[in-house]
Amino acid sequence: MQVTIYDIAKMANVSTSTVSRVVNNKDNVNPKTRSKILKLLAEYNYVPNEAARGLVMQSSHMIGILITDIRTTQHTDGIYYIEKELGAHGYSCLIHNTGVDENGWVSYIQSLSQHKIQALILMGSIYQSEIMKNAIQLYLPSIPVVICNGYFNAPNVYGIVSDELNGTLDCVALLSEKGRKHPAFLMNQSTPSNEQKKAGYLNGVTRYYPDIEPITVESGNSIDQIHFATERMMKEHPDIDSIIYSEDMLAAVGLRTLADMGKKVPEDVAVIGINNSSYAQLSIPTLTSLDNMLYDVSMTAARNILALLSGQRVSKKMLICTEIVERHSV
Amino acid sequence: MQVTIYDIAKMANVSTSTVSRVVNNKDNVNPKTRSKILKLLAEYNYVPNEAARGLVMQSSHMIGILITDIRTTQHTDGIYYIEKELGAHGYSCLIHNTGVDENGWVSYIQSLSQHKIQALILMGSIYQSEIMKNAIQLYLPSIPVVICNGYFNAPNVYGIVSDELNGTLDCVALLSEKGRKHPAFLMNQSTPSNEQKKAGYLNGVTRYYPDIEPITVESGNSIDQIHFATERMMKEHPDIDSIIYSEDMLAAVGLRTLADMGKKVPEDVAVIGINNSSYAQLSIPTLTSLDNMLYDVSMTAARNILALLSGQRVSKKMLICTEIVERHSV
DNA sequence: CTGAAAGCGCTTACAG
DNA sequence: CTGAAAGCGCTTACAG
Repeated sequence: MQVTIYDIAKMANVSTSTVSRVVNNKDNVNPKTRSKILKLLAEYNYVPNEAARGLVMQSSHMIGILITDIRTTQHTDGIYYIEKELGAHGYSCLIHNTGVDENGWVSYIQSLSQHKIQALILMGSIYQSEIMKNAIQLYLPSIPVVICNGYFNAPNVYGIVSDELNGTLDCVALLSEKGRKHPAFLMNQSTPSNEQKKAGYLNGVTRYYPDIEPITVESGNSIDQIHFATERMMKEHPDIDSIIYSEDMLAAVGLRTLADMGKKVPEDVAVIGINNSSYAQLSIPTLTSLDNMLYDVSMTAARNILALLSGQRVSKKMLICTEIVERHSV
Repeated sequence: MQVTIYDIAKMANVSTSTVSRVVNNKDNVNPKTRSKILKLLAEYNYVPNEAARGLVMQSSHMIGILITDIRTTQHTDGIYYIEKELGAHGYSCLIHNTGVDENGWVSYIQSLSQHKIQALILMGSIYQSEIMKNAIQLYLPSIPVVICNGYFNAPNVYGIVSDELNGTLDCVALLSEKGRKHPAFLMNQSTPSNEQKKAGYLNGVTRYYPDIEPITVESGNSIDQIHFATERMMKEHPDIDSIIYSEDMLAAVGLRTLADMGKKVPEDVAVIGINNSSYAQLSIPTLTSLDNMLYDVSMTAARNILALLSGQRVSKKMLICTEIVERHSV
C-alpha cells in the first residue's frame, strides 16, 4: 500500500538507517544523499507509520479524553480548547462518550490502555468515583491523569476544580442583597459538582436566610422533567421569589415555565443559572449566571498535561474561582 | 512497565505463540495450559499493545473525524452518535478541530495518515473542497471517506447530504400559505450547505413570490453581527414580514433583536430557523424550524463506514429528506 | 557519513 | 497441542 522507509531506501540505494535519519532531520547525513532522499520522500508522499514508530519509541502521541456525553456544551467547550492545545504540540486525542453508568467505564480505560495513550483527561466531576480510581490504578497506573472539575487521591492523578460551592454561596448573597425573601435551588441530577452547588446554596441559606426552610429539588434531565419540577415546586411553595438552577439550560427551561405560569422575571421571581453559556445570552430576559470558569479549568488541564508530559511538577489539586455575570433575570 | 506477552510466556513456561493464542481466543490450546495462562493474564492485568498488533495485522482500529469546531451543536450531535456506534464495533475515534482555514487541513490529513486510520469522516459541507479532495488523494487514497452533508467525486469518497435546498423551498411555501407577503433570508457565512439553503430560498421566491425582489443577507458569525444584520435589514426593508435564518441559533438572536425593535413575532414578523435544535424549543416564542435530519445523516455515515469496512457496497451519494417542525414563530 | 543488526510487542504460517 | 522463526515498519547504538 503506502510506501515504507524500506522502499525509499531501495530506490535511493542507501540503508533504511539513512532514510530514517533524513525523515527525522538528524544532522549526520551527507547533504547530497539527504536531498536525494528528500526528493524521493516528497515524490512518493511518504508518511511515517506512527504505530511502528510508537512501538520502538514507546510513545503513541495520543491522549485519551473521557466524557459522559459530548453533546453537553460545557464539556464541548473544554474539549475544543484541549484538543487545539494538545494538537499544537503533536498529540492526537482519542475521545470516548462513556455514558453515566460507572460499570461501563472500565472497558474504556482498557481500550485506552491498549492504545498506549500517554495521558488521560477526565471531563467532569462525575468521574470522581471509586470505580474510576480502581480502573486507573489497574490499567493506567503510571501516566498522568487530569480530572476537570473533580479529584481523587492517587499518585498519578491531578485535579482542577471550579469553586462552585462558594460561587453558589455568592449567588445566594446576591439574592439577599437584592431583597429576595425566599430562594430555592433546582438541579437536574446528583453529581459531585451539583452537590457542591447544593451545599453552597445550603450554606448561603444558613448564613443569609437563617429563618427560612431551604428548598432543593432534583428534577431529572429532560426538558419536560425540568418544566414539571419547576411548576410543582412553585405550586407547593408559592412564597418562592427566586430560583438558582444548577445549569443555564435548566434555567432557560425555567424561564419558559415561569412565563407559562404568568410569573414575571425578575419582578415576581428572580432566576440565576450556572455556566454562563450561550443560553444565558440568548434567553429572554437574559440570564444572570454564575461563570464557573470551565473554560479556564480546561485550559489549565491542557497546560498541566503538557507540563507533566515534559517532566515538570504540577499541583495535585487546583481551585479556580468563579464569578457572577449579572444580566436581567435578577 | 506494562506486562507483555513475553513476560506471561516466561511465567507460564510456554512460548509466546501459545499466549497469543489464548489472548485471541483461538481454540487449538490445551485446556489446562489455557486456564493457567488465563489466570496469569488476569493476575497481571495484561492488555495487548494495539500498536504492535496493528503493525502486524495492518489495522489500527482507529477512525478519523474532522470537524471545523467541535463546539457547534449540529456537529456534536452527529459525532456523539458516530462515536457510540463505531465504538460498539471496536473502533476508537481520533477527532480534530480543523478550523475553517483550508490551508491548515492538509496537516490533519497527514497526521491521520500517520496514525493509519482505517476510515475518515468529514463533518460538514465545508469540506467539500478541492484542497481536501487533493489531500485525500495524496495521503488517504484507499480508505473509505464519508462526508456528512457534502460530497465530491473521488473513488474512495462517499457523501450523505441533507436536502436543504428543497427544505428551504418548503419553508418559503409555508410562509406563502400563511399569507406572508415578503420573506427574507439571512445566513451567517457562505458554506456549501448555506448556499443550498439560499438557493432554496431564491427558488421559492421565484415560484411563490414572482413579484418581489429577494433579499439575502450574510451577517458573519458573532451574536453582535447577527443582531446588527437583522436590525439593518429590517430598517432598510421595512416591508419584510418574515425571515428564514440559516440556523436556529441565528434565529434565536433574531428573535431577541426583533423584540428589542418592538416587533411582535409572529404577528409582525414570522421567523423560521434551520436545524430543529434545542434553541428552537427554548426560545420565546418557540421556533418553527426546518429539521435537516443531521442526526440521520450522521447515523447513516456511521453505518456506511461500518458497511464499507466490512467490504460491502454502499451508495456513493445519498440524499436525506428534510421536514418542517411547526411551532409558534410563524 | 553510512550500514548491519537488534529490538519494540505482537501474529501466524510451518513443522513437529 | 506447541514452539521456533519470520516479519509488520521503524529507530538507534555500534562499528567502520
